[in-house]
Amino acid sequence: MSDETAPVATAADQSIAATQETVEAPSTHTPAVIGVNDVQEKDETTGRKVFVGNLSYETSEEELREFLAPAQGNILDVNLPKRFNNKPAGYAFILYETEEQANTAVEKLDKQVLNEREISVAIAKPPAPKKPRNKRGKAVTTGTAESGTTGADEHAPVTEGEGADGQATKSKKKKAKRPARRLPEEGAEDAESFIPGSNGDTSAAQVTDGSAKKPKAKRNRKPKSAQNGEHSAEGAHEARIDDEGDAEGRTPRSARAPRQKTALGEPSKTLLFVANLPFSVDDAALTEAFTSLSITPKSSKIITKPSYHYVDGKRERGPRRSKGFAFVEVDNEEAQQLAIEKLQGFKMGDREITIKVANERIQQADEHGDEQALKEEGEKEAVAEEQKQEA
DNA sequence: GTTGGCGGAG
Repeated sequence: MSDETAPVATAADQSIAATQETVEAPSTHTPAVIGVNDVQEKDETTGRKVFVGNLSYETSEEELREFLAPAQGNILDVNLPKRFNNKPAGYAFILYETEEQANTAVEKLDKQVLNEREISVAIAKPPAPKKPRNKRGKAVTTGTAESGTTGADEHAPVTEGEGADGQATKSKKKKAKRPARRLPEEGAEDAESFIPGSNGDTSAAQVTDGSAKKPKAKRNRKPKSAQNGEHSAEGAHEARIDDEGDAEGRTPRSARAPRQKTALGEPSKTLLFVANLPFSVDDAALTEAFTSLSITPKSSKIITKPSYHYVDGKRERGPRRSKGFAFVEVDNEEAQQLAIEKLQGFKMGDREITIKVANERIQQADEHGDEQALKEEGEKEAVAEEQKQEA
């Protein structure tokens, strides 16, 4: 659409492009600007992607493209993310063909005005490794390097000229929001009491008799150190000290079971993971989808979660709601493969389901161990009931 | 009101 607004590859442009091609020296800037520990590989598009912020909510893609036009880059993609409400997020990502073009855009367009707003244009940060959060919104330690080193900001040394004007800092009202509840200053050392070079086993032991230290730490559950051997192999590493966690007086995450990252087991030969289901689909409907294609599941299980609503300020449990995905068991590997072929993209309601080989469930823990684990989620009641119901 | 998505794992 809007061919007329397109950058129009004029002869001039092309020559420019050509020039760039030859001149293009991707190695110009040292790639190693990133923080030392920053393990993450940069995405292929990093450096060519431009973040455009402070957009008016009314700004359309078309307007945005016009705004970008003066910088003349070859835009491969424009993305205007939205928020939950479907409201524009107020920023955009522009993918340019080359870093050169991206840098040019930043130089020429940053701080320009669009729809009466001063737009900020910058090289987009590499996608933040988003920490999976559990239901209560607590960030879960994934063992990823995390943002920390991201501080190696401005990996994009602007081409040249006055580009390095470092106008980045615009006086914000707040200088910096202080970390909500980090360890108190002394806390740094305080933390060390947890740090026991190893996993906190020591701390657990000590606290047992040492008592006094942390009256608050009611329960120190012993870290069932990586019992889930399988997945510990891939991710868990060693436990790391995780601030925030103990700031609350609770067991530091470093001492908790590495259960978080959703440990996944081996690929199953009979189990299927089905996602993107409409929330309205239930077990029966899912089963039927399979049977309609001549595959008879041994079982179909939509994964659900409890829903809650509030009455008089009190939380009450409502019917369980689908989480939008399911596990379906079939007879054998053939059936499994067949199902994937036949049902991939199968339309249910208004969605096309995705289906793939499921990973074998990793057993939570031994004996009643998982009871403990669940308790951490603060959902044990719900789960308990669930079990009752389903028994 | 300033850094997404392509999800999700009982």
